Amino acid sequence: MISELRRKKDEDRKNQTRMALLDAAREIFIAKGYHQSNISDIVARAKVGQGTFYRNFKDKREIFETLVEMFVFDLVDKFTEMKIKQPTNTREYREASITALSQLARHIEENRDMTRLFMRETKAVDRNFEETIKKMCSRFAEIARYHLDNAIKAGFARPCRSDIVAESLVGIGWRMIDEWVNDSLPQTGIDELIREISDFAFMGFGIVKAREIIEKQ
Amino acid sequence: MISELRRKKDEDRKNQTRMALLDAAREIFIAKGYHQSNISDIVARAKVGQGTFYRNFKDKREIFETLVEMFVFDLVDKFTEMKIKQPTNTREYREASITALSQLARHIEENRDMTRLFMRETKAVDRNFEETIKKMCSRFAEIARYHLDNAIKAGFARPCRSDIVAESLVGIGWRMIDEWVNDSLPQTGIDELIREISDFAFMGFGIVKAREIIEKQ
Amino acid sequence: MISELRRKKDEDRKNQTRMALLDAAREIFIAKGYHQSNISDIVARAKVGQGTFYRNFKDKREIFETLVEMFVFDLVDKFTEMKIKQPTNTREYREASITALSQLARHIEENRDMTRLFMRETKAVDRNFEETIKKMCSRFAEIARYHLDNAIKAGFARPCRSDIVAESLVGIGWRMIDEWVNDSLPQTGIDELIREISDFAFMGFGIVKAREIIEKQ
Amino acid sequence: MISELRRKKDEDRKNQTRMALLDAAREIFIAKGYHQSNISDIVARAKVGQGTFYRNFKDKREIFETLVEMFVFDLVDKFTEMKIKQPTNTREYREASITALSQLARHIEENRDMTRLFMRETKAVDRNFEETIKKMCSRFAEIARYHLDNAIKAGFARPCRSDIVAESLVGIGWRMIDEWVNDSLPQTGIDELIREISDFAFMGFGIVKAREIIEKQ
DNA sequence: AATGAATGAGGCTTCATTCAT
DNA sequence: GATGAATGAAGCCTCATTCAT
Repeated sequence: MISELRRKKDEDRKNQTRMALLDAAREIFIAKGYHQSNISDIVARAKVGQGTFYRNFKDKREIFETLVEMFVFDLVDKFTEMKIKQPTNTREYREASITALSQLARHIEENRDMTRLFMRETKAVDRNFEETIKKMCSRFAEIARYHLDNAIKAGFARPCRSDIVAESLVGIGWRMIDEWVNDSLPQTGIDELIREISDFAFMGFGIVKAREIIEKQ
Repeated sequence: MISELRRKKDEDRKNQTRMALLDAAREIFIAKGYHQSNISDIVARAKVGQGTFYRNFKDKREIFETLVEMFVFDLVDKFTEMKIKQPTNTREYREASITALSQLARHIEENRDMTRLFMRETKAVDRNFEETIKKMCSRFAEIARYHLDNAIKAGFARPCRSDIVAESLVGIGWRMIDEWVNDSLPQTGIDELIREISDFAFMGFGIVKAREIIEKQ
Repeated sequence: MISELRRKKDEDRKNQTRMALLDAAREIFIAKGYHQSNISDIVARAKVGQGTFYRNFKDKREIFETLVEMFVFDLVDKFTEMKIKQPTNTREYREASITALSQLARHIEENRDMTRLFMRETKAVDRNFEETIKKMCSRFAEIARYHLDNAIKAGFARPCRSDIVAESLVGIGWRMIDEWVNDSLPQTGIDELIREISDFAFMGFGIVKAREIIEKQ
Repeated sequence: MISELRRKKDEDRKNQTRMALLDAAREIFIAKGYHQSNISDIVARAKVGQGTFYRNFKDKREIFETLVEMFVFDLVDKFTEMKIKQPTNTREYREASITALSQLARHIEENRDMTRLFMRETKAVDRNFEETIKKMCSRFAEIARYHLDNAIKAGFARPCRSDIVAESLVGIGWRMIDEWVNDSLPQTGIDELIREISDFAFMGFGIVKAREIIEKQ
């Protein structure tokens, strides 16, 4: 009984320490960047001893990986949870997209600094992180492609290389987020921004009768 | 004069050394990444002494900066030199875009590894590099926007927030290049790829009579 | 509390290490001189790792400074602690001076090598050390002047520029110590030496009826 | 004939270069101190190549040694050239001393910075320089002692350990110069200063009838 | 489990010195 | 003889990691 209780307490304490380290690490990484940060910064901010760090994480890379994984998990989670009920026409498709993007935007806004850190540095840390990001992007691209394929099949999207278009959409999203978290986006409300890129994605910038062009090909 | 001749020869020798260091550094950075590379790797590959490095560059950052500046300069150069003669209709606009992108693609293909390195690590090195990349992207966006604005004025592009659309185009470009140099692009010839994203840019993926939609708004 | 005990032990250990480093540094500096000594000599002699040095001192300068400060503190301490009870005539003044000098001499004898190092190199290390020595000498000069002024007031010392005479006394002292610790002093017992320079200080080398001279002035 | 002329010119040029290096070195040493100065500073200021330095001097130590030797030579020269014609009484002795010191003072004033450098750093450079200074001081002490012994023999100086007193005089001199070149001397005209320390040297600070004391001993 | 003192490998950088021209 | 580019040994210092308490 007692030992059970004791074990519980120990575990709680350990988890608290771990959390303190993760929080401290996030702040330090955000403030100084991954490569400029070092373990002693982190333990100092977390107010634990050097050794304690190594009881919880193998090295700097591992704690960073944990942070990245938490971040990516949340992000993908937010994106996949929005069950778009199969749209049946352009208008529904467009509205669903806008809703999804708005939710994503909210999440990013709430994690602005971490997002910035993530986009700036993760890829550069090592091959495995490159892979992590690649996978995450693929995940987004797949989702986009899935819906696009459905729309094509249902006849309200233009037949196209949905794989390429999906990647393009990811590119647009990535760029917008990058600009946004770096405050270098054209001064625009987020809603207008989303509307504008939705228009672009649905219509492009050209004035064309799409069907005609397609038929001509 | 003898001293004149001497000065010339010395300068040549110095430049050769500098070039050898730059080449070596590029190879090392490509092979190991910026942070994993160190000066002694570079001088070993360049077959010069440690001290020689410091005669030519202040530190690792500076030689990397030089490489990045050379790369960016070439890239922007390639992109701005393609004088698109003002297109007067959609077809011309589209063809001009395709030509421009093809040229850019060729350049990137020729500098595949450096491009990869550049896209993966530059931003992460420090704030100044972040700034460099930001400026380069702005440059590309400006060019895209300039042409888009012209097309809108001339009536063969849809009135839109050309700033946002231009940024989107940069995002698409960046993503495609990223995928391409990492060999993770859908297996497609480069020409088809360019055509496909041009279609996407001009028409979007929706089936819409753009003019109607605009009129409705 | 355990942590309290632990803290105490850690501190003790740290202090021991610090002392070991200080002792080692003193020996190395004495043996090789400040500029010829390097950190790795010191840590080797102290039998600690390189990093340990930097946990305790910022650099070579700082450990030297600590040694110098300890030395100067002791020296000034020794000199100021000898409460010369206000002498009321020449004989008492002379005896008090001799006592003070003898004590100082003993201290220097006990720290012969450190004194040598100190006199030879400290000033040359940097401006701040120059300042340190200047202050120390001023301190000695002030004390000498204070007693001299008292003697003048009390009528058993010749009215004179006590500031200049005090500095002269410091000069004599410094030179004697310098010669002594370098074994280049005329072979003489320390007591005779002190008596001789006291005679010189009180009477000069001339044969004069001081009072007459003063009256003539 | 011609080759003779040629050789002459070469030698002149070499000497000019050598002088340029010595001047540059003096300035650099004065500005930065011996240990902070380096060869490239010196050649840069002398406007010659790195290699040229090594054609003229073995290393930094040697050029410093040359400067020190020039300085010491001049100093000793100035001091020994003043042929004090044998004084026959206190007054003459005193006046001769004052004349000698005044000349010395003028020389030092003219080489203030070099004197400062010399007094601060020379001893610390290495054992040989310590020796050089020791010899120079002995030289001064000998001269002082020689005159003092004469005065004692002639009966107008107090019988004393002339070796110790001579060293004391050197100590006084050294200290005064040190204070002077560091601008920390009591605000006093140089002439008054010399008079004051002469008074001190001849009479001490005590009020005593020297002859009586001596007789009592 | 937590601590933080100790470690030492490894990279950076300087600068006296050489040497080809 | 003069030059200055090249050299590399030598020392500095950081920091991830270990380990005794």
